[in-house]
Amino acid sequence: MDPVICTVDVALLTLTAEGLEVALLKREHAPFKGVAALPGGYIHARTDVDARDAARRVLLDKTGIAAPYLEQLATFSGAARDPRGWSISIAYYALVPATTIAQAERDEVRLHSVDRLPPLPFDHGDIIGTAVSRLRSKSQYSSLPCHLLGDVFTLPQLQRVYEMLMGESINKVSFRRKMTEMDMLDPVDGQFESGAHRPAQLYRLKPAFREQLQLLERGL
Amino acid sequence: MDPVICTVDVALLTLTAEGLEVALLKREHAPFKGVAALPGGYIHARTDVDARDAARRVLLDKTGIAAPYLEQLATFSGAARDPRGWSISIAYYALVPATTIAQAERDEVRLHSVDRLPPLPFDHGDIIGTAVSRLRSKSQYSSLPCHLLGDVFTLPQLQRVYEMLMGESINKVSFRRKMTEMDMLDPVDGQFESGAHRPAQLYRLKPAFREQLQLLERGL
DNA sequence: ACCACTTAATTTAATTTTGCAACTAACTTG
DNA sequence: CAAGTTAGTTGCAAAATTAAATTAAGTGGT
Repeated sequence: MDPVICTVDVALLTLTAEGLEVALLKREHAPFKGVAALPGGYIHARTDVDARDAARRVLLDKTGIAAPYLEQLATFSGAARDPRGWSISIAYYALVPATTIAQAERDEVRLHSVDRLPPLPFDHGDIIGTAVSRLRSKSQYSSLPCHLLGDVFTLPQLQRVYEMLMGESINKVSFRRKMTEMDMLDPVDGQFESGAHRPAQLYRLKPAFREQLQLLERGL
Repeated sequence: MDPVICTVDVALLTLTAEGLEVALLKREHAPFKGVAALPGGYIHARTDVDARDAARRVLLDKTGIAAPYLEQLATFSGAARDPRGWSISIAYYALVPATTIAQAERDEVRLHSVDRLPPLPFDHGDIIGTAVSRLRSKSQYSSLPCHLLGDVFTLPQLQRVYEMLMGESINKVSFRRKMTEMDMLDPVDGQFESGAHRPAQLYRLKPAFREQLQLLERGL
């Protein structure tokens, strides 16, 4: 049984005015010390229940962010990806509203547009690319984009999120029909949004879909 | 860096008259010696290029089947899944036509309906469940089911495969329109199928889609 | 040779889904 | 209170999907 380096990496994604961004941190140790990279680390078999638990721990330790939407992405492995030897990275992706990263108040955490990434160590570029593809793909037919918004949000806000992810504008009526069909939102009554115009109804993701995605039969 | 047991497991799926079936083998070594389980084994860091390479090797060694459609499924991990200690299984799923398993002539390889599985070691039940869900899900909007048929096949055969996977009958006209839209089949001309009725046109999957899936914009 | 039967494939018509445009509603600001 | 802006709804046309009917191509029995 040959020794294998076992790690987890997390692509923490968020949506800002700049578009889709990923959180990177300067590495504290060799190899690639000082280079911006995904938050990641060794699996601690003594304390981690499983890889998901390790990913959650690493994300909390390195970014101060707890319990966002976290899903396994894929496992990257091989002899060539790490100079220390044959290694495995079980990669996860996490989605948070941009405000969560600001509230974490960790200056080490820097957001980078996924379209303008610095040179990255290991195969972190591939991991981010895979995470972005997965997010964009699942946005076509699921409730996933909700996790990029805060606790409550309006339908026009949600539509803008879907549009940014899919890269195309969606018909307002169709969008609303689909959201009704998905049946994943609870109206938060009595509350509205401010501005010099008609306020919009606020909604909250139904509790059943905080961890589990709701899928759409025929896409947006 | 705590030691972690690194393995790969392969859910080899095929479609027979009985429905969707998975290949199981009696384990040769402890733990669970003699119990039917998925083909799997340790990663050989000395010789395997990456986990996919390990999965291909394990599948060939244990079942005699080479180079089918093989895709990473998910990684199963944790302290509880293997009595030997904290372990990882990078699980893959493979699709082959039923004939390929017959031709392999390995009596150890036994097909089991995915709906009537024997008690399984480790979390192999979860792995198979995840593989079946993934196959059924991707069958809704991709060329994946083609890999359950042989080199050449007719559209009615392919439609029956899609219908068995999705568990519902599909409108013939819609199905043909979608297949045209996918643009993944080459007609094999001059050849037809026999029987006491009108023979059907034979097709072959275009070479570009033997490894890569073709996706459908809005599902079947 | 021709008729009954079976499955393949296409055509036509009915139904459902989607997308646009116009409309109403609710707010702020001058 | 009029003008401007965004939210949300309604009605209808266009497009896509499904169902039904029709045509095509074979086998086998009489």
